[in-house]
Amino acid sequence: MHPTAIKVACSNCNLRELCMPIGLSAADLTKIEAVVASKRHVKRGQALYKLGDTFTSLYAIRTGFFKTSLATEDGREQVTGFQMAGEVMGLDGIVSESHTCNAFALEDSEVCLMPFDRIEELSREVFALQKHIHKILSREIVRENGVLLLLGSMRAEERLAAFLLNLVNRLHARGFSRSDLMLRMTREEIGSYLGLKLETVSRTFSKFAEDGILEVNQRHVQIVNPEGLNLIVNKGACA
Amino acid sequence: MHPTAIKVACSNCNLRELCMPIGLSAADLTKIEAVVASKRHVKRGQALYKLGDTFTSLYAIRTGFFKTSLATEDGREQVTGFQMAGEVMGLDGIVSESHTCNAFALEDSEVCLMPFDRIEELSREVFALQKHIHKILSREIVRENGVLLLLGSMRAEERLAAFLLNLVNRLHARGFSRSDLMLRMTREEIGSYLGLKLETVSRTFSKFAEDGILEVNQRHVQIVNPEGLNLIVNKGACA
DNA sequence: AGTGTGCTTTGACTTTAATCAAAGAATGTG
DNA sequence: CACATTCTTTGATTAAAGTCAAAGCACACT
Repeated sequence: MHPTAIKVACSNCNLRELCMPIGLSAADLTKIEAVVASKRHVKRGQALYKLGDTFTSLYAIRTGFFKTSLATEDGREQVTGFQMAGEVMGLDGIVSESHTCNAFALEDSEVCLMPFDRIEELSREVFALQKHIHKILSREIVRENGVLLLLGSMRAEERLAAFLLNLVNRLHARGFSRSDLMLRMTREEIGSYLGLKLETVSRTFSKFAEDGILEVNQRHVQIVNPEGLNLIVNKGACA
Repeated sequence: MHPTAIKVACSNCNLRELCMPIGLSAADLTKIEAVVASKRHVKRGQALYKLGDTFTSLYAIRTGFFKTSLATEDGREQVTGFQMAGEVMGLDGIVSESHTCNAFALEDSEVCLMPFDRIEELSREVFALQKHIHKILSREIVRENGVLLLLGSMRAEERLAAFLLNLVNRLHARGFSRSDLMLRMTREEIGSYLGLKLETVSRTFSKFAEDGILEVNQRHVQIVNPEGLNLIVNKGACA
């Protein structure tokens, strides 16, 4: 199950602010480090966990990129999210003690294991950790609310524009460019996430390129006119 | 803010299994009762909370029916869920300490107030409560995953069928009929939730009625052929 | 009981995105 | 390097849901 479980040190991890509470005492941080004791490598295309797997642990992404997905009874896939460094995965497993979606690495990745029973134990003691867990869970609820809004009320162009802005904002928070973007997922995966077919995603990319909003070379996307993207999201497709 | 805050007693509430941990000791139950000390009435059409309101409390629905919704910048509404007795509302507010959606009563309702700081305090002490809070949060994430699947990959008939089955199942768990259903929301609200226009919802109801799957009289819906609904959800619209 | 309002249904037509199909990159493999 | 595979783009056509419009119901209010 954990082919490579390696020691971890949150205290010198540059993602600490993203996946850990801020302003911890040194003593508390040491306690948390004891819980987040190991990490695991996941190769591109491999599953971190799959629907039905027993839930034991949350995962903080240290490096890499993931998608989560579920499937209808008749085999259609629905991508429910894309996750990057500093984000926490596995929250879906808490309620039933088994995972209710799949998590696949879209590039070679590394995650920190946070065994959930230990987390619960420690969060009774370290208030900041308790609060942090609650916020992570609530944040995921709010994130999904946003996706519902996107899927329920936006047209194709708005969806893709919102998706790109969201992605680039999250990357920017991690020190990457605000305009230059290497997609880790296929057009089909984007389409699944956005409730569109891959052809529609491709056409919409082409349209944005024609309109001078993007430059698109396969998975390399440059945002030439970010304000244009914003306008598309906020006021419907009046580009 | 709380026009009618009335004493509550979980110990003799018949919804206890729905909104409280099971198998509590009498002592723990007394402690929880002290936290869930009051309730509040919300009239039909009134907001329980609105986007931007300070988050202080979770709400357990005692009687009644709610919708939660958010709005795009250009004024479109997106209904993100319908909530009924025994369900817990307000989870969206934890992360930013202010609510990120609106909650409106669709009929005269009564909610139990669960001040969140007191809940956090007590859940450090009562393990079952801690676990329960985690599960409630995770359950909401899983629920929203299901809605993403619905919005992202189903056609109109599948969406409405899945919606009706979900609603009737939840009502059945509360002792109501498995086949007879009084809708508390308009066609427009259903449409918003399902990512469809109200006309499409209405037409789909009519189609189901023609096909002998439902009997529809305004908001009174009878499920004549539940297996038919199941087939529509699971195998696409091959009615 | 009568009237007004909001909700629902249905029809005709338009728009949007899906589908089907084929060709063109990019990537990895023997 | 040639080949297979996978992914992407683009075009032509179809299907699905949206839009606009009008009429019918049901309920609340006076």
